[in-house]
Amino acid sequence: MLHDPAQLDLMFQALADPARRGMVERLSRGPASVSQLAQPLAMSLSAVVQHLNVLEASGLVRSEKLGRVRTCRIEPQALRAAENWINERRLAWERRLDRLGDFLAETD
Amino acid sequence: MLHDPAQLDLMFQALADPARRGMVERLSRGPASVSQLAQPLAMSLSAVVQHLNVLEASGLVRSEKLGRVRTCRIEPQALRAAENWINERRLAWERRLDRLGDFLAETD
DNA sequence: ACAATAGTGAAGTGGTTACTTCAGTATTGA
DNA sequence: TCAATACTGAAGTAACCACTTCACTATTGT
Repeated sequence: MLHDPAQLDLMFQALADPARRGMVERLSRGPASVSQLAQPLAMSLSAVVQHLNVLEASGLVRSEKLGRVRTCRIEPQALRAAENWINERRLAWERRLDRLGDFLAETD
Repeated sequence: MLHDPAQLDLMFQALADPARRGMVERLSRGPASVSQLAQPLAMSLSAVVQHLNVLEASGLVRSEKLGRVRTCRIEPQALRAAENWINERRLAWERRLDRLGDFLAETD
């Protein structure tokens, strides 16, 4: 379970943009070409490719080119890494609240 | 379960910076003052306050001032919202892979 | 009362990000 | 072979981000 800070920077940064989250959302329903990713977005294809580069640099998305079509897909392990980071902090906090509750109950 | 895109932007953006993740990490172990948050960070107090503003705007952190000390704490519901967004996309993808696996197994 | 502590707010700066347009390459179908 | 398709890459730009410094206010301990 990698917690490389630089990698987390890239992943959260990648998810911080609605266009890129839209692309991840689309890819969560199955692989897609660059043009398919671009289709619902109100921006140039060049812009979409730049967003795709951000997603690939973060490790959240992987792609491969066959002929003239680049097919993109989600990398679930990377999603899991981001998810885990948040989850661990939330659980630490909630365990702390539980202990506090126990302590207060005991001292009644 | 709110999925306000603008709120998600703010949360992921907030988590995309290592200083801010450090602050969240610290706060996951219990409430802290601004100076306590600043102590391990190699930057001015002003910079830390600016990071704190980003965290508060995102809803991930809440704070209140008593006397001259501002005490900050984590907002676990906001963490959960970010966590859920990722989780839902990852699960959608993995369910899809499972169905694909079933299909391939059937056509053997 | 005074100094130390704890934070606030504004302005400035250099680097990054999210686009654009335009010009180009490789692949494919007719 | 020719046109359409599917990208790719570079350059430019405006807006934003992560700081800095400096000047300031409010609170507290002696």
